[in-house]
Amino acid sequence: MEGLGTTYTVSVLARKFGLSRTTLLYYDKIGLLRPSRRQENGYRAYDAGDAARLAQICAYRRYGLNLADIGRILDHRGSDAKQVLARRFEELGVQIQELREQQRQILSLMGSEHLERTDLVMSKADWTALMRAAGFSDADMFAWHVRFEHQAPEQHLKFLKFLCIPDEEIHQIRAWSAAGAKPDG
Amino acid sequence: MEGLGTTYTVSVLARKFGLSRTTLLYYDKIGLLRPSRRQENGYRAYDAGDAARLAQICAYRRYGLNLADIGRILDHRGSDAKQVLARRFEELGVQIQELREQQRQILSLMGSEHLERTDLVMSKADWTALMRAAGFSDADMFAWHVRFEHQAPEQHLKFLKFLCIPDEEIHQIRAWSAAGAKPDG
DNA sequence: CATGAACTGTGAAGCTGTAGACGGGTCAAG
DNA sequence: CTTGACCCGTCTACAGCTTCACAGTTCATG
Repeated sequence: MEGLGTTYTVSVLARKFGLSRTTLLYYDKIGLLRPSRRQENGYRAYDAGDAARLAQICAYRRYGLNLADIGRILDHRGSDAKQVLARRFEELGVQIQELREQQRQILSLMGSEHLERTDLVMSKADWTALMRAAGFSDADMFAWHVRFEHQAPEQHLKFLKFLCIPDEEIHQIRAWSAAGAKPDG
Repeated sequence: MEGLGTTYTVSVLARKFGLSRTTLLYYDKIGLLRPSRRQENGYRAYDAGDAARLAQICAYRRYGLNLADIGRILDHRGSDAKQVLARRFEELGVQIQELREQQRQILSLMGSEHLERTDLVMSKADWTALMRAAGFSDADMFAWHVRFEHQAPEQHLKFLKFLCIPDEEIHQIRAWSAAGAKPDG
């Protein structure tokens, strides 16, 4: 206030955004967020504009963008936000797949008996129980898989991974889904 | 070879396991995998035992364990593999949630129009179309959500996030699912 | 005016797991 | 003996901070 606008010191601004002081010092060092002014004693003086920029930075961080990308977007240095976010979105898809893969690996190693009552994953058994309770017969579920596989194979795969089904079994399910016929047994 | 058993140099062993030479050098430095012998010229000489240990390391890495944990497990320093893997499993669940959250944030910011035909996520519309095609009426889906919410609320939440539904909508769906009655409109 | 707490500044190092550069050794071909 | 293609070990860099060390400042209290 006081006519010249609000200013913040590092720690105050950091607290305002739930960051640590050193994080802001780091942002300063790499040029992502420089305080527009310094006090006579050399202390950093951030103004409302700086705070607004920091708000943007935090927002983009929430999407998981790295600081370099954020810098490019904010300074309009050839990077368009939409394009960067779209790229990040795809990256996230890949990462999620990887982590889920690790989860399934662990699961298939330990078997669910050792992960006592995890509640963390939806298992195939849980899912089919739910569907059966909703009136789905085995035949219905089969038809549903077939349709799913034909309509959106990628998403079918994702869904099966979501259920933490082992690779081989996923492969089998997709195979008979694609063929439209379940093998004997 | 020559009767004293097979030995490998760094690069050879690295290639054998699809790792880079520097990775093995790093493992040596942190004490995770020390070659049991050195040649006269100072070159690292890994034997079959070392290779076996490396195989274990790679296996654990596939589950996403960090090197410190792997070291503790292999050297039996108070860490039991099952317990560490279980911990890692939960960690993975949290991380996946976070990444998916980022994905949903991006999606809700950009709207699906900008992510042209991504195929990367299953949308609510895709899902309901599939269920309708399988003979589910709106009322059936409603009942299904109610059952899901009561039977496994955590997993219901996960599933809704899997469909990349915005937070507020998830909240609403869960609210009426829990209540067992859909509000007007 | 001295003391201390609580702030500020700078700089350097550490973390994880890996990639790459650098200079030097090894070995066969010419 | 030299050239070239490899190999080796060591050192440095990356992200995105955090932690540490050390010094100067501000302000309230005694």
